[in-house]
Amino acid sequence: MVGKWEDSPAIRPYSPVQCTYVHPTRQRAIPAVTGPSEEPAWKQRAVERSIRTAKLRAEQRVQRFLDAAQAIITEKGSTDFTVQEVVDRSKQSLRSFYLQFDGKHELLLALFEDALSRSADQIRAAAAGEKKPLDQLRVAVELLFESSRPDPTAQRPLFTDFAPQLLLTHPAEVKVAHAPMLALFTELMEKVHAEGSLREGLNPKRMAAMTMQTVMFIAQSSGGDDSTTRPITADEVWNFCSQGFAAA
Amino acid sequence: MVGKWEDSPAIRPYSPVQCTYVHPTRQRAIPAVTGPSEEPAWKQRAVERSIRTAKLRAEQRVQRFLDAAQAIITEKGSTDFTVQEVVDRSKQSLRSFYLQFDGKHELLLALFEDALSRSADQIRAAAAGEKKPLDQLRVAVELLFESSRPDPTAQRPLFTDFAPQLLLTHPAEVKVAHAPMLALFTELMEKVHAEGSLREGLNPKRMAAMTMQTVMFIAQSSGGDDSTTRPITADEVWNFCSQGFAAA
DNA sequence: ACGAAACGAGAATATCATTCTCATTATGAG
DNA sequence: CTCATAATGAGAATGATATTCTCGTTTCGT
Repeated sequence: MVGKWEDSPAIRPYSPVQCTYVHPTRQRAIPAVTGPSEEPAWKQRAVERSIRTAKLRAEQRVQRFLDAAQAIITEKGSTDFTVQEVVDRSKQSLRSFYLQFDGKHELLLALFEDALSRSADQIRAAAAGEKKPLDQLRVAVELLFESSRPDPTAQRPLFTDFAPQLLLTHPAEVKVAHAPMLALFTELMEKVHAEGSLREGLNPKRMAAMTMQTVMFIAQSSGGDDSTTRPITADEVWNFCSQGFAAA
Repeated sequence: MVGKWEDSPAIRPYSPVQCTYVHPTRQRAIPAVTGPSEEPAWKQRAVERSIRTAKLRAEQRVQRFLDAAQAIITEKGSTDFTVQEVVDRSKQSLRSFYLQFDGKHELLLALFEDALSRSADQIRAAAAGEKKPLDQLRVAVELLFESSRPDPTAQRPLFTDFAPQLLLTHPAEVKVAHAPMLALFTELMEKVHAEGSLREGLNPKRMAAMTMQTVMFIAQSSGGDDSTTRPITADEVWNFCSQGFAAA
């Protein structure tokens, strides 16, 4: 977990204006490409310096909110916290919160996107341990499955819990959040395709999308299983996705 | 953050103990199986007559709420209505609402369960038009897929939209609501199994569950597709479920 | 050091679900 | 038919939260 204390040195740029989360690796320098005819360069530089520090501070504050939320979630093992809790925990103010985030949903999206992105990285790393593309994909499916189930005990679960909420209210953003994981599955699926292990006439991108969604959603609903039936396993899901149910 | 709707006295005509909605048409006569040794028969009969009419009225009122909710949902094409809207629309009172239902979630479950149950019937009927078990299953998958997508135009959509919400708060009840559809898929899958069209060593029940969930969930998330990629089709889903992506 | 922008505290709003109060009405026994 | 009682309706009250607003205070850049 990334839980830190008040002065988290971690720097994560968020663009407060457009409410759009910007992934660290995608961070650009600064706008700066204003028409050179308009303003003298020195003024631009001055403004830029001003803005840079302001931005830094803003980033720190955003990070404090994220860390606080993260901490609360892992602490109470549930994703239903109130904005007030996060504000208190981060020792900031409501006003600040709403200056940084467009609303609670954006905080959730940020956490979700971050978690998914990290998971994608971890899974990619783990998959790299396998030689054959099909095995890489299998490992990815199994890991995604494990980290997608509503895990009461797990350390760093994907926050697939609140994805459903967001899916209703902000489907487009959720899709964006899924992007890194989808990218990973597309990579892997394309390698499978390249070595000819993909069934004839199938589009790797589309298979990647279906596989990912199947894995995530089945993990989720198989979690809260009552005792009557033993829950679905990662193995079964892999089998299902890769081979379907029909006999040859 | 206090336990909002935990336990309540079970005096409600609907969902008394287990919060399980009982569809009007499926309703049984009356309990009445009290030991005949206790009370004289005439008294029992009198009480029963009393109760029967009361029950009838209650059922009508419940149905009015359900109809109102249904109307509102199809009208505004969205599933987020307020209880007040339903109450106003049905020309009844809040008090009545909370006498009939344990809360909003129960209304949602009732609608959901009903919709799913009807759909299951329709799909079963449609599937019966096919001869080969595998074709029956294919038809079922395609129809379920179509009726599960967040359809803005459809007449009688499955309200799979609010399933996610409920999945978080009342997973057990959602599972109950899924039961009729799952039963259908299990039937069909077992026929497929019987004729030997199921892959070696697979459990038809588990395949049915995975297939159903895959179809429903993929339908849902493929719906809100942005224009960049053409949405997934029923055909693709059938292909995916039945054959997976791996080459032979 | 000064003025402007940023910030914090927390009161004020707004939206809903859920409960509660009270007056009215329908029911059914006698 | 009449009365006591239980059911019902209208709608105010409550409670939990998210979101916005107000107003001093702090901080920053110059």
